[in-house]
Amino acid sequence: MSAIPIYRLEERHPQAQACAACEVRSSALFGVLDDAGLDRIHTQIAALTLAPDTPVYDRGTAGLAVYTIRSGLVRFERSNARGDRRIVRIAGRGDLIGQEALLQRPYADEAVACTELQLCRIPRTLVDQLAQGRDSLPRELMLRWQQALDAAESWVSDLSTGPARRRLLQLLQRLALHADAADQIWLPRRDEIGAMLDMTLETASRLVSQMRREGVLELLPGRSAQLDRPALQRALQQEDDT
Amino acid sequence: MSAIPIYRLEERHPQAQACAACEVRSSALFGVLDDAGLDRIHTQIAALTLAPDTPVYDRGTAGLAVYTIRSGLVRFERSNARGDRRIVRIAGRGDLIGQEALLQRPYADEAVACTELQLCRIPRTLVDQLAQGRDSLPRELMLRWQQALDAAESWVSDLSTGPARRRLLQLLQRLALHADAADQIWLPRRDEIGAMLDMTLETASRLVSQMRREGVLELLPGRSAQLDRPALQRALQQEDDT
DNA sequence: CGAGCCGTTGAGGGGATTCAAGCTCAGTGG
DNA sequence: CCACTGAGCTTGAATCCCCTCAACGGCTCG
Repeated sequence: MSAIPIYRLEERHPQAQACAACEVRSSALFGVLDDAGLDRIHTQIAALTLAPDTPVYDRGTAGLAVYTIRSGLVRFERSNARGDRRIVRIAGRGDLIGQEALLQRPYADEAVACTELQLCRIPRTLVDQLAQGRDSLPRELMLRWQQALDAAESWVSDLSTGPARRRLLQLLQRLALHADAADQIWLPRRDEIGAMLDMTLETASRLVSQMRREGVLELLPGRSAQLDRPALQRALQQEDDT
Repeated sequence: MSAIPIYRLEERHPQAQACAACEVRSSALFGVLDDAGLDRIHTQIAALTLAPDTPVYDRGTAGLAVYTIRSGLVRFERSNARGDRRIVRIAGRGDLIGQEALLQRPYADEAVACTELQLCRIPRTLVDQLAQGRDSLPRELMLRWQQALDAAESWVSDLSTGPARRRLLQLLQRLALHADAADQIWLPRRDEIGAMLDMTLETASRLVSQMRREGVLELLPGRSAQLDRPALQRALQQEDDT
């Protein structure tokens, strides 16, 4: 027989026992909570088990929960305009996934189980409750972090995928987001383009020249360039069908 | 003459005026603060201007501040074991950079000005003060976010850089982090390896076979494999010198 | 004016893709 | 029981894209 009094056994929700015994608890999100804290939250947390290749969540759907990985691997997938999907990250035991949900944002990737997967599902409202953020600074901070994460992941799926010409076009499109009033963009040195797109500076140079001949770009003195946005869009379009 | 009483003009710190007039204020980290709030913090915030190609901070140094970008572009660089550096992200106007500092962690990348750059330097202690986090949940959350960001950026610099063989070795090393007790790893399908490393499934297959012949891997039934860690380390080492 | 950085362009070779065929193996139904 | 099927993996041959090595021109700066 267990040493725990019988009324305690009955009183405690089965999930509370699971949480108290959880192997990843100390490294997990709520590791800082004590047993009493666990008692308050356990009823809202659900333990899930998923088979390999089943989705945890889909990109774009409204996120209502985050998940802690208790065992197994998860991969994050994105597909670009050309239609080919790219795996941009994996997460494993102890990692927290789907954090976009805390910002009431749609999930940024499709998350799929690699192996058999054991998860704890934590509703957004529960985290809100515990954070009790009257002051909105943490939220602002989290927003920044998520934006950085999103930028890093789309760097993989857009700028590190496919043939060199397409990667350069994607880069130009991204630089265009920071263009000034006259549609002038900052154009990196050729070796910097190489470091961004994983190509040699010669290849970068050839492609930039090609863009110039096609009228997408016009080089200006001082590391800047005039961009013809419609031409860029047309070129990108052409890359994406086929 | 201004409508502001002269004593107010003198009373207000010059930085407070700069903050109040800031063009990116509404989209910036402290956008939620009102004028009174600004009055409390302005003395600690410094406006900086950097020339192109000057570093904002270095990878690995202890972070004491975060920065808001008021104008210009910043690139984040990493160099891998082979010595070639890769740009893994860029940030622009309104973005917050160096958030690792809030967790008292070293900066994860080298941040360098692309263009002329205008920044606001915000000390970590100031953010702490405003967040007043006795409760450590926000910190835990931020930690998770930073881990995800770090994983995404090293995905670029490790798994999306260099020749196919090296990329696969890097992937194996990463999968080895999630190995079970007997050093068995989850081995993705060939097309999944392709989606991770941006190569065709045929190339992935050829390389996996090559690893098998070299004794780095032993294929096991059910999408798993036995890994010879020393052999893997040797193979990676060999890739990295030359 | 020579040195050095940056960019451009060419020639040749190599690594990855493309297209294709054949293999193993699990599941299915005659 | 076994042909049949389809998914996943492997391997070959030809092609092509990109890298490597190289030479050269414009430009700034000491």
